[in-house]
Amino acid sequence: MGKVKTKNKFNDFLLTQGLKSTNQRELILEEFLCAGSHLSTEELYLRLRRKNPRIGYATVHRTLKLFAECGIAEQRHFGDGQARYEASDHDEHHDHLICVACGKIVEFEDPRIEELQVEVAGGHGFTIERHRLELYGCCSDCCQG
Amino acid sequence: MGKVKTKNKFNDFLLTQGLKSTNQRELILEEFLCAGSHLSTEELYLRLRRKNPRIGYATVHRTLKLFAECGIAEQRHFGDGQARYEASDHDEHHDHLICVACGKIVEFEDPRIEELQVEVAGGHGFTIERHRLELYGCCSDCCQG
DNA sequence: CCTCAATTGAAAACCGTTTTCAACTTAAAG
DNA sequence: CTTTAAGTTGAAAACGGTTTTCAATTGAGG
Ligand SMILES: [Mn+2]
Ligand SMILES: [Mn+2]
Ligand SMILES: [Zn+2]
Ligand SMILES: [Zn+2]
Repeated sequence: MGKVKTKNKFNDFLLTQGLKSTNQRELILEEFLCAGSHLSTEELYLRLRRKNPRIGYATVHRTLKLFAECGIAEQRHFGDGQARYEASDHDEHHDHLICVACGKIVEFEDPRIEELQVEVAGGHGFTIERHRLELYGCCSDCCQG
Repeated sequence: MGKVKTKNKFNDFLLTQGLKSTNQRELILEEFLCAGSHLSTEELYLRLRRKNPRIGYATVHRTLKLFAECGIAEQRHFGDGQARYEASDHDEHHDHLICVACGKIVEFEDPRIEELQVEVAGGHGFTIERHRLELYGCCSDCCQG
């Protein structure tokens, strides 16, 4: 989804929910879409502070939750104790490879794994609602290779 | 691994690390092995309190970390914000199915998924060190079926 | 026993997250 | 334009699970 389309989706969301369009929300969305993916609230907050020192952490936090509620962002947890957010650019789901040495995050999608998950879950009488697959290891930049 | 063998492994660990065998550590290990799996620190603490009200939360916390360090327990995070521990009964790895309705946790292992993970990681130049796969959904007791 | 390092439990500190609340904006009404 | 009501903001406090602190206690070796 393009930047403009995302902004429109958020504005529509605000309208239908009886929420207001504010300068902060616009600034936060703009920075969220420009900055790298998988940023923590703190990281995004610090980036915003550089350009606009009057913005508050609580507002960044609340706005990111709005993004998630609206469907333009997704919250992630990679085990370092803090929530991270990424834009729901594409409608397709993906999983993550995380380098334990440099922190690099690579996204991937494998239909074969997805299918096996459904099969395994079904075998235990479960209907999958969502899943989390994270592969932690060493990337080629960090380990011999 | 049997209960006796686990206790021996822990005692060996204490010896080689210059740590002491204490009444609390024995009580906590016994309860940890008897009680159900995937318990949080708080849950184990509350169970221990019933039998021995003089035990402290901090000691349970520290002892569970010792168990993990020793290799007889593993820490898990299922997204409810608290750490859970399970005995490393078998040497073989397993993943989890979690019912979002009743909280039931089912363990599974699928070599085909494991293999595909290695393949996918390799394709991105990664060497997997560990992974986390959790399937969240509805179990047969909770959903129509 | 004695000694000394390890352990314990209560309480405080920690840390990311979430809420509170008075001041301020926004958007719609007058 | 005002005015008004409702939503928003940011600083600070509260929260909740985890971890540390520290004085008192305990365990193992001498
Ligand atoms: Mn991603
Ligand atoms: Mn398990
Ligand atoms: Zn790396
Ligand atoms: Zn269930």
